[in-house]
Amino acid sequence: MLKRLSKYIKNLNTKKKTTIKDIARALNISPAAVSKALHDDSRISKKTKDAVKKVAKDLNYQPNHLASALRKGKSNLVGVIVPRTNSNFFSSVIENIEAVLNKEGYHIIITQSNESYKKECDNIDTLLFTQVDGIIASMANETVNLDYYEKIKSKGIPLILFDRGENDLNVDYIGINDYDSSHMIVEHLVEQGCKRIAHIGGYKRTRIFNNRIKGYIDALKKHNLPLDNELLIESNLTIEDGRLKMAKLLALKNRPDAVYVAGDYAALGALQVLNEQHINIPKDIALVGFGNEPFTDMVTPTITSIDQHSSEIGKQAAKTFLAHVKKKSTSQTLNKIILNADLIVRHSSNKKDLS
Amino acid sequence: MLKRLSKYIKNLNTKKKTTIKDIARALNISPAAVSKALHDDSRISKKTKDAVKKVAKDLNYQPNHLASALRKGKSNLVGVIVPRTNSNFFSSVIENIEAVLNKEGYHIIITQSNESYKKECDNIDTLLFTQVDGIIASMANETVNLDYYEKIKSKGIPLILFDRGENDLNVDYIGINDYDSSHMIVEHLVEQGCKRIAHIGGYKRTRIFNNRIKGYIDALKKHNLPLDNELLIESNLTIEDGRLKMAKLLALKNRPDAVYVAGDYAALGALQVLNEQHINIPKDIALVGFGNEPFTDMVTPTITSIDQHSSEIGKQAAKTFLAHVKKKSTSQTLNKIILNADLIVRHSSNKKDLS
DNA sequence: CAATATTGCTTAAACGTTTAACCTAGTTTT
DNA sequence: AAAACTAGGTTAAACGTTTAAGCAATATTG
Repeated sequence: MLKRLSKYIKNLNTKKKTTIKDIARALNISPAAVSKALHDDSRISKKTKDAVKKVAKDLNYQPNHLASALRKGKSNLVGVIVPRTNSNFFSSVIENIEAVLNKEGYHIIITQSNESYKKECDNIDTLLFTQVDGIIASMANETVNLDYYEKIKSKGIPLILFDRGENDLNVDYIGINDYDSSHMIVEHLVEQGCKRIAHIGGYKRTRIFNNRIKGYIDALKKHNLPLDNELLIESNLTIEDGRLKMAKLLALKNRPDAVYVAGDYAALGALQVLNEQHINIPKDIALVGFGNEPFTDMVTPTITSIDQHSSEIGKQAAKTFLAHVKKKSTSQTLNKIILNADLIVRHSSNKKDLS
Repeated sequence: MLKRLSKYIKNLNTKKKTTIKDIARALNISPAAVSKALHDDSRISKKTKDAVKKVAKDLNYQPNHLASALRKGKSNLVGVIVPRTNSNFFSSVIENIEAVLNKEGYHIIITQSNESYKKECDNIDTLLFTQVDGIIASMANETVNLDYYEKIKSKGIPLILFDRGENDLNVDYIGINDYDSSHMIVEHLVEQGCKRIAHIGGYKRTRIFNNRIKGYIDALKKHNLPLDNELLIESNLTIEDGRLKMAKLLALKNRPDAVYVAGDYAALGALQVLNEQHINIPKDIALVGFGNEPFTDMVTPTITSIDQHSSEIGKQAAKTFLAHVKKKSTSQTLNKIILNADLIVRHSSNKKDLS
């Protein structure tokens, strides 16, 4: 008696949520029938289904995701890890991942590493804790130790990397052809008549940046241009560092006549320094960035850059994940998708069209 | 017999996750004791606790969050909704929310509305679906209908708004004093000798932007400056629109001698146009932004702006949420935290120090 | 018309934790 | 030495769904 009373009182102030049982009780059928009706199971009559759906709406029923996730052993949640969300590339990728996954009933949880290895590990723990069904990630600059990613793999959770990936990890990957893109940039600059082409690159240890460096070097060789070590600089590719590294190049006795920067933010920093020092772009020094961030088209002069097809990368990453969960069979062949990037020529490197 | 076999086979290929039961079996104690040991319950001996923790580590036990969330009726997840993550203000707020909440065992789920009302509603549904324990949000520009936010409230889930809030919704709010900040900006410009101060503002219907507009108008009045309708423009505050609206101001027969832009991105657009037209900043036209985005200190000239204490806003938002869940009593007094913002004077408006 | 299929459910167990309630053996208190 | 605690657990139910298995009634087939 006391028990009933306390339960009654409890029901008074906690706005009790409607469950499948409430619907069952209202219609005098079993909870199982309700569950099946809501999932359009073929073994339930249309009549019952309609009745269930009506009552569900009337009682403002919201399925308890935790319960179904627990029972089904899957959360329908996918974790996304990016270095930062405040770049257009990453937010565009995320947007497209979300769009594709939402259609299939999945939702995403976004986390950012801020380029920090420790933060990235924390993020992985958070996501595993939340029981995500898969993780789509782009690695932090700092990350060299792959133990945490191995941890994901060892849990049997699909792991898909994009942009910043790692060859040693045997996982699905979606990115662009960095080597070819670099090649394309250098050839474009050569066409413009540039002879001393500098490269402000990313960290060599990160594969994509290393590939860009290799592409740069090989393209120089191909065109019999000297490979001057002064002209190849490693950077963290922030605006600040772009400024610093550009200043360093300008301090050389023998200045370059073109600078290819491996990231748009750093390219923006470089542009600012060039403008401040009233160096004519592209006549004195041509400038090329990488990433096709929206601002490359808004600054003066507009910056030539590489479009990485961020939306396509996002879509493919999501689809790769979906392919994984569909054929849940153990042996899935690895999916390495390498997209061809586009060179978007703008004023900062276009000497011919001086409009 | 067959059942046991099939179960055995299942265990072979699905890397069965360790549960509390496995630990219990290993130590020959009850699952309940294990659960209590892991939570440092006082009724469990130190000896048992140590043993449990050791086995847990050895078996690589990871608690099943879904199960505990279901049982406890709380997910320890907090949803965060922002217009975009790709601005420093929002990503900094998020970072600080996360830092504070993580310490208390909460994790966050970030979603972005892209300034779209529909997307925002979807986000709210996603978060409710995920059974978050609370929602911390900054509203999209488009949002005027508050039904969805009422929906959150009606579920009894704590809702905390920051920056972009709404007075009509009776919920906790953390933001800066927009009115005073505007006042401060105008007074600063007046001190610099400006007489025709224009304002590229945000949408009037959004409270914070409306307050900035009011502050601007009242400050003009206070200093007996004419309020010219040509000089007060509504904008969506993107870079692009900043360029457009600045061009519009420059097209006036009677140009302003100062422009106060209610957002840094739009201020950047304005700056670009001014630079392109070789208008001297601040001599001919002084420029002030709002938000203290990092780039304001990196462009030429550097842009005077208002620092919104993003990290403090994030921390306070998280703390407000925590206060809610701690005293889960029904009647919690509303928490409206209004921080005083700082004016960061830089070259774009500093006529005196022409260093 | 007996045998078989199909329809439309119901029953009960399971997912992994948590927790109220209970129990037992040892320790204090009176 | 009986009464009352205390320490250190155990038992069993509960959270809300899903789903395999079962079953009765009706429909279909040869």
